[in-house]
Amino acid sequence: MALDKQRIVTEAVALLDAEGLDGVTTRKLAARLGVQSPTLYWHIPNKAALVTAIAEAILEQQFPELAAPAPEECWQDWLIGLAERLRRALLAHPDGARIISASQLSLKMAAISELAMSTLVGRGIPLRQARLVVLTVLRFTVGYVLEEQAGRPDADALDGFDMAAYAAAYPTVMAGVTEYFQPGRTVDDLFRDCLEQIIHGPAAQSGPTS
Amino acid sequence: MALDKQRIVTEAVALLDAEGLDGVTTRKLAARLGVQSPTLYWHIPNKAALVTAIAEAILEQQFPELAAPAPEECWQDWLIGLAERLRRALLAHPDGARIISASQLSLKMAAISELAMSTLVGRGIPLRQARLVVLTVLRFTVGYVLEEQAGRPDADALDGFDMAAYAAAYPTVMAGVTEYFQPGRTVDDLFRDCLEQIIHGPAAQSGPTS
DNA sequence: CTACATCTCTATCACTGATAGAGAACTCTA
DNA sequence: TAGAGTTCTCTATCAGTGATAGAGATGTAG
Repeated sequence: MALDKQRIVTEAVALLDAEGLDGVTTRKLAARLGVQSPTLYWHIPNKAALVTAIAEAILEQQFPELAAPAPEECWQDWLIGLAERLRRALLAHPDGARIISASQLSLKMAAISELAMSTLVGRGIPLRQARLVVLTVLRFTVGYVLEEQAGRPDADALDGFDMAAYAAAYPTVMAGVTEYFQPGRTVDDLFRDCLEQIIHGPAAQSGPTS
Repeated sequence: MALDKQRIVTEAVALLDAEGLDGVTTRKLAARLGVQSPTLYWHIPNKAALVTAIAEAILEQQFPELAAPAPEECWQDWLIGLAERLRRALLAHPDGARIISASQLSLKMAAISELAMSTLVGRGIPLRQARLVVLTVLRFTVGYVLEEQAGRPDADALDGFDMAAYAAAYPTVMAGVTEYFQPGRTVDDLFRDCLEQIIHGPAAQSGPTS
């Protein structure tokens, strides 16, 4: 089978899924493709470009088409759905958020921004505010998933860690976490609640009466 | 001068400032300290721990003390100020946001969360909502600065880049950018406007009447 | 059959984080 | 002061990384 950029990127994503971003090395990738590592450099200028291509592939997978909302759908719900799909795209692969943020100049990301902003403008939102809300939502989403995917601390970092002391030092944080995750509440709900905070503002709060 | 963790971290930050995160290697750092690189491993378990320590130092520098707001200050303004200080801390060093997001288990970050949440709760905000707004603001800030600091694409990535085509493909994005940066408007204003979006909600929009 | 373009190879570079284990240097006792 | 033990730094080395130079294979057009 001929080796081309498409096949390289596809295999790179598979390698990413198997070993994470740090496992994506030119040698391992070449081995999977039945090739020697320098061969890759005929098709790809450097590793940064490979990572960018992986990012693009990940987004493409979750956003094969970009659809504007149905006329009867309010833009707020649609935008929340868009952000949730972006989050799902990032969560679908290890280090997804790291990859997106390391990639330079993603066209797909620009296309998502464009669609979101033009949709909001089309609904009568002033351009300036459309830009603010879209920028906020997208950067928040990346920041959110980045932390969500952050590797749990390794043993070395934890050897001197005292859970009880932590809980004592940060009681409100702990209380907030345990309060939130009552039975039935998931991290997906938490993300959605944050999004509603951004889009609807602090006034409208859904969820169980408390 | 004796070599200890404190001095290593201080010098690591200086090296970071000079060469960026990718320039922070054990050898270069050791050379600056007048020592051979394996010596560092007596004081530090591995490089991840070093990065975490750098993150802590960067935050400590901008948040030597954590102060609750004055009684007459409204929590919204105070929280915005807190996020702006966090952003300044990250912007103060190259790759600051990358370092924070790569660091595992930052105590200072936890302390900031704790202060913010307890402050809001003290002002009568329900615990659940305090958690949402603080989480949203902090993760947004990291995501924002991360993109802000993302290295501009290198020459390789740009060789096939057509600015005019980009502008044509993403007209609303381009219009939003040029509309926003009227004379006198800076990236700091943009960040602040996004924060107000999160904290005050879409209703209250400051800025020039448009 | 030849010449050219396309693609892959071997060999090698400079550099990275990390470990093993020898050896200084300092400190605390007897 | 002598020696033992701890604390710290050294040399030597490892496996692995992204990347390049340049030889060689492969296919294709004239």
